[in-house]
Amino acid sequence: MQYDSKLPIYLQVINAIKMDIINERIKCGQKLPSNRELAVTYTINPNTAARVYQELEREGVCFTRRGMGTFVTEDETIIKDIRTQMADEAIVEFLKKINELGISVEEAVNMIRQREE
Amino acid sequence: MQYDSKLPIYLQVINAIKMDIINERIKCGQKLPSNRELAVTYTINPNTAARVYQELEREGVCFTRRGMGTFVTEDETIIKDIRTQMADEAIVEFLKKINELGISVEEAVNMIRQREE
Amino acid sequence: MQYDSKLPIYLQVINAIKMDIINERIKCGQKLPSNRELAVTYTINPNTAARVYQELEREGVCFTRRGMGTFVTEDETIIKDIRTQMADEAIVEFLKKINELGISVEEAVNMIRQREE
Amino acid sequence: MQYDSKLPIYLQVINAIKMDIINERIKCGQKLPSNRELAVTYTINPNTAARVYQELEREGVCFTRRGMGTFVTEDETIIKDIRTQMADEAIVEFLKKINELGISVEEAVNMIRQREE
DNA sequence: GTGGTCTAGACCACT
DNA sequence: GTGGTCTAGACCACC
Repeated sequence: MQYDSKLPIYLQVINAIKMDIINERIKCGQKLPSNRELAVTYTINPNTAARVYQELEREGVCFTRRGMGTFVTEDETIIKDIRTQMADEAIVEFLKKINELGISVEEAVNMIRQREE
Repeated sequence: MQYDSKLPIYLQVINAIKMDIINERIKCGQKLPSNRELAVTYTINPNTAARVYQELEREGVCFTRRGMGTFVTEDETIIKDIRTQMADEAIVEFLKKINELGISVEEAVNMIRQREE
Repeated sequence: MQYDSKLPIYLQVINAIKMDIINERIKCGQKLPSNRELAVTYTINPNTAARVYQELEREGVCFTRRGMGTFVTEDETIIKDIRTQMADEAIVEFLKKINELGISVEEAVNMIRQREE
Repeated sequence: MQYDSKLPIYLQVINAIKMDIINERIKCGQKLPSNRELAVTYTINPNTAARVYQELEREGVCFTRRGMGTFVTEDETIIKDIRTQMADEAIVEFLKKINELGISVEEAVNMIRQREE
């Protein structure tokens, strides 16, 4: 994985895992790799891997069972919430930037459509 | 000015100045406030103000004449380029996130329109 | 290290490090001393040391991993490019001066050879 | 005239005038433009123009007669000395850089010849 | 431990 | 007065 040096690595890994969950590459209730495995697959420090799970747990995305490992939450609504929340954030941020640049929403929509053709 | 603690202050000031230029509150070739003035108006340290201008100069947004001050570039194309570049970045970033979330462009456009009503 | 007061210290340190890399006293991919170590060995302020690495990074000579340190780029071509680029600059500058002084290239070559005997 | 922002303007103007003298675009004993004229032709501040003549005078390149203006020295040996001194400086500096880069004199001479073809 | 940022205060050369 | 550089010391996030 390529890391963007501007963003903390642990946030980038968190994001990657969230995306895996949202896009169902990892299913609800499924076991996540151990700290050490995560550290290897993402070439990060074990401490950083631990922090990743810690944060994800704090957000309710996953939970840990002593001696068994870390699992994705079985509550599907949490996953959906995360998805809509991330979408919302993306839109708000985008509109803010567009507005600052003095570009109308219609113009922005046109630019988006052009990009996609 | 209110600063977002997530982003370095100098980047926020850089952005603010760019916006002033793009929206023609500051014109091409015009003199920018001195380091010390900038420091006062943005309530930052003169060193930070100096860094702001150094970065802007490196991006070609302004140039400096020894002992005379810092000026907005006289090349209008650079300003236009920066505007389109910033718009492009915003759009690309937005599409990337949307795509990661498995949201189609049409859906995204609808969501944008809803936000704005 | 003795500093030439005409040139900013940070540029002199940058140059010294580049020379260490070019002459393979420091190898590709190798870890560079930390900001604080550099500050001590070159008897400069840690801030100045940080600036040194920032500039070198901007030139692509090294990269930095958050919390881990600064490393020489692993791309050997960049190092070679820098060497040839520096040689080119030296030659162009020399020829420019020689030309301004109305000295022919052959004369200049002779003067160089005399100096070296 | 285009100024290199890295070097003080007054040094650049001094250099330009020296070159004019060396290449006999300005002859020995000839009157130089007044401070004000110099300021206009080089688009510099009159203070800077004054400094230029002050430095040139200090080096013996020119002298001033009260109320009459500034003149190039009538002593041709000074002009010749400056020329050889500048050539020497150029060569020494060049050899130093080449040496730092681990390039032999013969290689350097070849590179110079290639550049000129 | 590491780099990144920021403040404070100072000195200097240039215009 | 202007920008450029440097020191000193501090706090923070990251690994």
